Amino acid sequence: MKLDAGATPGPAAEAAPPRRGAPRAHNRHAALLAAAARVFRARGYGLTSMRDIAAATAMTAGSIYYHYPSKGDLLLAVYAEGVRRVGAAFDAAVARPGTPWQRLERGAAAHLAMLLGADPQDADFAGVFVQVQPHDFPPEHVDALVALRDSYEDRFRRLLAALPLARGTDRTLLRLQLIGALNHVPLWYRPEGRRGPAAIARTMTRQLQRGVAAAGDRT
Amino acid sequence: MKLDAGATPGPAAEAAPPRRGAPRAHNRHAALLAAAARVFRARGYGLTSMRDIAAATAMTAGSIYYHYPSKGDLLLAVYAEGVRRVGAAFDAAVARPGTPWQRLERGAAAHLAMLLGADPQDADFAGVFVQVQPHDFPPEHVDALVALRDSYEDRFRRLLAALPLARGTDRTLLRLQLIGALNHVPLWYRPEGRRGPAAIARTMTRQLQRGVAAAGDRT
Amino acid sequence: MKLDAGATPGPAAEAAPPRRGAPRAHNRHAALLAAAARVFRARGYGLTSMRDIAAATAMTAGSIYYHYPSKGDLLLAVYAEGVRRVGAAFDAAVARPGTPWQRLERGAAAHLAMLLGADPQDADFAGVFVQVQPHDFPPEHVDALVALRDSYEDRFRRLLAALPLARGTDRTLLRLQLIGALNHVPLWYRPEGRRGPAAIARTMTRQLQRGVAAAGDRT
Amino acid sequence: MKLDAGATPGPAAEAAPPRRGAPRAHNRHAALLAAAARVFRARGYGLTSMRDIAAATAMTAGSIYYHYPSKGDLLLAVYAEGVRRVGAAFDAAVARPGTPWQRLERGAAAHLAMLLGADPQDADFAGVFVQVQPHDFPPEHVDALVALRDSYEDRFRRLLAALPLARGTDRTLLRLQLIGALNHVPLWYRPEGRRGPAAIARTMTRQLQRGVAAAGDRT
DNA sequence: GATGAATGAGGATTCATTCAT
DNA sequence: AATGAATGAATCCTCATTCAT
Repeated sequence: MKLDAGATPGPAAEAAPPRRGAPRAHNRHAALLAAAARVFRARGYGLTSMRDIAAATAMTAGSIYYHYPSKGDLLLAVYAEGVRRVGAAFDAAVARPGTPWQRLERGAAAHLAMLLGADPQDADFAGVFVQVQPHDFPPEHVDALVALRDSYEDRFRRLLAALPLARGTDRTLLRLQLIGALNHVPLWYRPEGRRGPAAIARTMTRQLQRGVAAAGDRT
Repeated sequence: MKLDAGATPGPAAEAAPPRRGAPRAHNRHAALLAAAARVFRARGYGLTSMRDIAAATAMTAGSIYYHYPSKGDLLLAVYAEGVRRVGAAFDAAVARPGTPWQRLERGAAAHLAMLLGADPQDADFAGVFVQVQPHDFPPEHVDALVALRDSYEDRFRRLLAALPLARGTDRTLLRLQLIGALNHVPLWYRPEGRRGPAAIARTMTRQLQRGVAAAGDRT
Repeated sequence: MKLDAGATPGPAAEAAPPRRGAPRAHNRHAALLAAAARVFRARGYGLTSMRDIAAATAMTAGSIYYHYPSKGDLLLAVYAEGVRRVGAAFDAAVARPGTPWQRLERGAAAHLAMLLGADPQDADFAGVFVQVQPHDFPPEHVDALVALRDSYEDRFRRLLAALPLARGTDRTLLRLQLIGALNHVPLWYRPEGRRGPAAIARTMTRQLQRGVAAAGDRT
Repeated sequence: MKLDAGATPGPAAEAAPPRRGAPRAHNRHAALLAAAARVFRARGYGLTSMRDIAAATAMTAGSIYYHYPSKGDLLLAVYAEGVRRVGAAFDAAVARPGTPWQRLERGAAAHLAMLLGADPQDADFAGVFVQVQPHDFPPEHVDALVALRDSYEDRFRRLLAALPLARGTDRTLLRLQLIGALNHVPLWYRPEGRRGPAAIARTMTRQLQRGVAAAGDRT
């Protein structure tokens, strides 16, 4: 179920334990980002202190400022990496040919796989991206963060544009309905549950596609 | 724990300006609760300081503690009042006879009407109830808050139990999909938009009911 | 072992439950003083809040100010009542004829009996008098409180003046040594212990009187 | 919990002004502890605010928390250092050979010398140790503080065990009588007075040893 | 006599941030 | 690159006190 999106090259990918002795430098940077993602997701942005993050990387709070000029910038970086990862996973899933509905279902599955999936680091970055609400956006980065979020949701917009829909269907509303339902999943999802991310995504898209009314029911 | 904060006459009663000189005292209490709701919704629980709330009632921060023993208790009271109000609106909407799907649609409409509706105070209380996430729950009140949330969502559970559904439909998932989509609305809703709360609720439930696929589409 | 000092007439003596229905007024005053004594002794002056005291009399914090203009004045009143009670007990014990050493022993016993004795109210007032240290004296009452304390300790001074002592004995030091030892008792006294207040007082004075060296010991 | 605060070179070392530019950092820690001792003794634990302490070290209140996690921990550290210093002085005084009574007298003298002696820093630490009463102990540290106090008083217990005493003498009571009298001294001691710490200690122990009754007096 | 409500100063503590080393 | 130490503003909360009723 785990998408290999995390294998894509990038700063965070290098957070794996250092192999050779020499150039560890970049790892610290990546490890810091990953730690921030982890703690932000676990405690929420507002309740996370720089010391919390520092503790999660065996660093000192002051040291973080060598890498990022402020807590808000750290959030921005984590958020951006979240969008990058989830976006890449989404793109990969949607790239393979299929009907528009099939591709939407695969996109939704990729989205959920990142949020709930086996790779904890992906889940951290995705979780921050999905759970940190505009409330908490630091004022100086609201625009950037909103733009990032929009850039991701555009993928849904484009995919929905291709959907063959009954006349009069509000595609915008449909998109927001789907995204709302998907991003709500981490709030109730239990890994031991009957359905995994893919099954949830499939059910949700199909429910929207075919409706759930009983065959003959016309109430 | 002051869960009975909602025992005051009713939503409109608190908003009314004090008439006679005698019992103004109780109004302060209600005004405080309303101010807390307003600020909690606007800034989020974590970022709201007691001084913010105090300023919103023309009180001093210390005075709040005469009415509520802690910030967490204040949240609990606001949250409870939110559940009470939204719950009452939901119940009223659902009480009138109709098919299960009609009643669900009316319930969803009532839910959205509270969140986005004309009465700003309702929107404040409902907004806190819907937007404050478990992350921010003060530890000593997690249980109470979760119980409150569950008590509200049970209404959906009961309504969905009555729905005539295709065999194999996962009612739990359907409920969560609907709630997720509904609670997401305040994040994108614009009052100037084409559709109001009722229209959004109708579209969302109908989309789930009949599906949105084009008539002849069989992909 | 309980001295009947508490039976002496005075404001605090009326703190007993109201018998007849009519004039309860003074009782509240006395009950307030007793409650203050109780809480001051239990928590210490500094850590006691006006609300604590109020709660102990089923009063409101604000109401206390009808009786006493400030927390410091309350302390002063309690302290004075403590001195009055312990002083009266001391005087009564010392009044009966006997050798100077016998009278000193009886005085010390009375002192301890008040501090540790059966009457909890006496113990409260005496405890405040003995345990509240100059540190905590509210600036505006230092003088009064010190004077009260001195007025009590004068009794010891007078009694010691009558003692037949070896030439060169420092009576001041002897007094302070005895008082220090006596006032230290509440810090370690356990009611279940082998010796009661009277036995402790007797041992302490006799130890000072005869010395405790073994008979033939001349080291 | 920083009980090892006393691991710094020794009493005199902290008081010395910083010489070279290099390791001044550790001095701040010691200076903070000393300042806390000073203020705690002067104002009492309860009435001392973190700002008071900060002002006494030319630090800000917040900075203290870099060194100690709470006011209570600061008290604990000061108290422990007090016990360490007085304990060391006591041990040194008692170590030299002599009769049990001589050693007790020297111990008592050392005790008083620390409390009243020339070194103001010793007097601060010792004063806190001796004057802060269980009332004020922060709940989370009561056990530790009581254990510290007991560990010191054990020295008296051991010394008293060696005393040749008349049959039936209560050694426990004797110990408490002596400690009570000694710890009471700071409350009345005036440096200008006739007797210094050593003389007071000598008189007090001798008075207990030989008794103070006039030679022929047999009342 | 007593209370409910409010105040404002001050308390301990947290935290993003800075900076010399 | 990183750290230890420090800062100062802000946070939640407490409390003696006031006062209209």
